[in-house]
Amino acid sequence: VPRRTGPRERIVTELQQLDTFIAAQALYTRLALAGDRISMSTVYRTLHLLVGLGRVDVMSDGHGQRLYRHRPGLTHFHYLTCRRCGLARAVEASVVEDWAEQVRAAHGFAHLDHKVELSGVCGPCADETH
Amino acid sequence: VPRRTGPRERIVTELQQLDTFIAAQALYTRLALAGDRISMSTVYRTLHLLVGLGRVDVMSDGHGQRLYRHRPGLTHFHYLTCRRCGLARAVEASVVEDWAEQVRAAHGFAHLDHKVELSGVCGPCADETH
DNA sequence: GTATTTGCAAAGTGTTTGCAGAATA
DNA sequence: TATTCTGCAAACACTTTGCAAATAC
Repeated sequence: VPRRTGPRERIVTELQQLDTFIAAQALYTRLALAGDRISMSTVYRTLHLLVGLGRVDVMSDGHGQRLYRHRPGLTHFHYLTCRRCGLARAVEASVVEDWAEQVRAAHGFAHLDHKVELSGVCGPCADETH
Repeated sequence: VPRRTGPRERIVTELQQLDTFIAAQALYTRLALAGDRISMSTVYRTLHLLVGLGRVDVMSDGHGQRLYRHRPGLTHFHYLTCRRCGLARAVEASVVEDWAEQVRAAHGFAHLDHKVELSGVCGPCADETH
């Protein structure tokens, strides 16, 4: 049974205030700037815990770093992220889920899992380019 | 202009013989076992080069390690991989490409890029579980 | 002959772990 | 009080880099 502690509460709160994915290190820095002296170990351990509990989603940034984000709801999500500002919107993806199931059946696979990531440049960020 | 060298040829050949994603380290080991004493640096540098040339696809294994695979054709691919044996089949995904375009338009994003990964247990591997 | 590539060893990243003291239930 | 959590520093795993010798063109 996980305990309710100061560091954990602050980490969760900080994550919930973001609508972006964030690296463990960046999260650590934000907390530090906010005056919370929480160690990297605790940040990593807490993120692990939250991922395990399904309260946080992870994605890899393609350069060996993992990014975390508070999960906006109770189920599995897919995100559309802005490469410029980091904004990450959860998107409806039943089309993909259905397609995945068909592919699974067609190839005789079992226990299918899927991952979908969309990234681009959001409207506001695109406008800033003049 | 990239040069045609022994180490590079052997790396490409080895990758082409696999229908799975493989880690740089594992590739290095395979080459060593085959009698090719190619340094880790060269393996990494060559993989980078090939990715840049679009001849190799990369994915992250979710634990901070990158996996590489010879790209079976000229364009962008999506794979269905077996978590048990590593087999990675390229799959048709126009449904997903279309869906991605719709999501892009609906959210006012530009320059959309997407990544789709399917993983499961292939037929043969599932049969082995009794 | 010139520019590129290689191997080596060292340095860099991001993440995990052992342990003793602090905190929670 | 019994267990879980924290911070610290050291350990890790994977990847990148500087440099001099080797190689391709």
